[in-house]
Amino acid sequence: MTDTNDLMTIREMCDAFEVTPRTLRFYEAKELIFPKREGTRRLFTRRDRARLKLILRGKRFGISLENIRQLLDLYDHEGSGRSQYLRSYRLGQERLTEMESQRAELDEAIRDLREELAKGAGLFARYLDEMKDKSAA
Amino acid sequence: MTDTNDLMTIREMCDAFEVTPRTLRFYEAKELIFPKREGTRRLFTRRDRARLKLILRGKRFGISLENIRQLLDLYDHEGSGRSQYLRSYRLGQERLTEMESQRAELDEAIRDLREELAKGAGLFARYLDEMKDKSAA
DNA sequence: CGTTACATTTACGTTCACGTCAATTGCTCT
DNA sequence: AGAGCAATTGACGTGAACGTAAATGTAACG
Repeated sequence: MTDTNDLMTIREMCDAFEVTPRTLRFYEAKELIFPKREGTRRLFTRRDRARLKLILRGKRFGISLENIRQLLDLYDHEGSGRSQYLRSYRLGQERLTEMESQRAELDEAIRDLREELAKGAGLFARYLDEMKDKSAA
Repeated sequence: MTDTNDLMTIREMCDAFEVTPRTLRFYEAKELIFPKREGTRRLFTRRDRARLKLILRGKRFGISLENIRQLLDLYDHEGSGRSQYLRSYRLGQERLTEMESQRAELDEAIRDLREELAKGAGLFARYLDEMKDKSAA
């Protein structure tokens, strides 16, 4: 039903996600994604795209690929046993609290940075005043 | 006035920030911190501690040490010229918008993860019901 | 059917952020 | 003075996450 040309080539993937072919092959080798094959060529499915999106998101937060791999099992547990899923569920819970504390830290960092920039803006204002005085003289 | 034993040894620093001596020496080599010397030994100042705090915070968000080094100039521009400061000011602005968008992504990631965990909880509930049926049989 | 244009595999290279080990050096305690 | 213990420097090692080069395959085009 929702056909949208479900399969994408490696180049289409690279353009869509701004990664290199090497990266996609590397992720496949690490079992983070599982493209099908048309002969020797890779064909990436909707599932691969969903996983890749999560992978790149995780990377932005400094999560290692290995940890990301384990987290992916939470979102997408094709053919993984119940106990496997239970493990990844717990892991997901832990990761959630970590992310929440990271969010708190990020908020603090943003507040601090805003403050510093405000101070800096004050400095510039004074510099500009000095400049005006000079050009007026 | 605010004496609080301003200088700390490398061991005190390691204990306080949960890093290894190697890390502190590495950061010094990379010019992220500038401990004084008592003979050959390092003595870390209040300034070093402030910088180290920011360094570790930055690392949590996946910022590279080199980028962190440049950002530090914004918070602490000892003996750096005006144009240097202007550069780091702009850099700080850019970083702020990046952090804000990172925050948005993080919020989304947290929402998604919560949702997945909720789904998982539903699954477990059903499993538990099955277990109950079995033990009842 | 030859050449152009990608894709694949294999394997070695690279950068970052430290770890680890060895060889001093410098107190400090007895 | 000698023994012990922490700190320092220098050098090499390591794991993660790819980059890069070489050889090979294959699909399409004129």
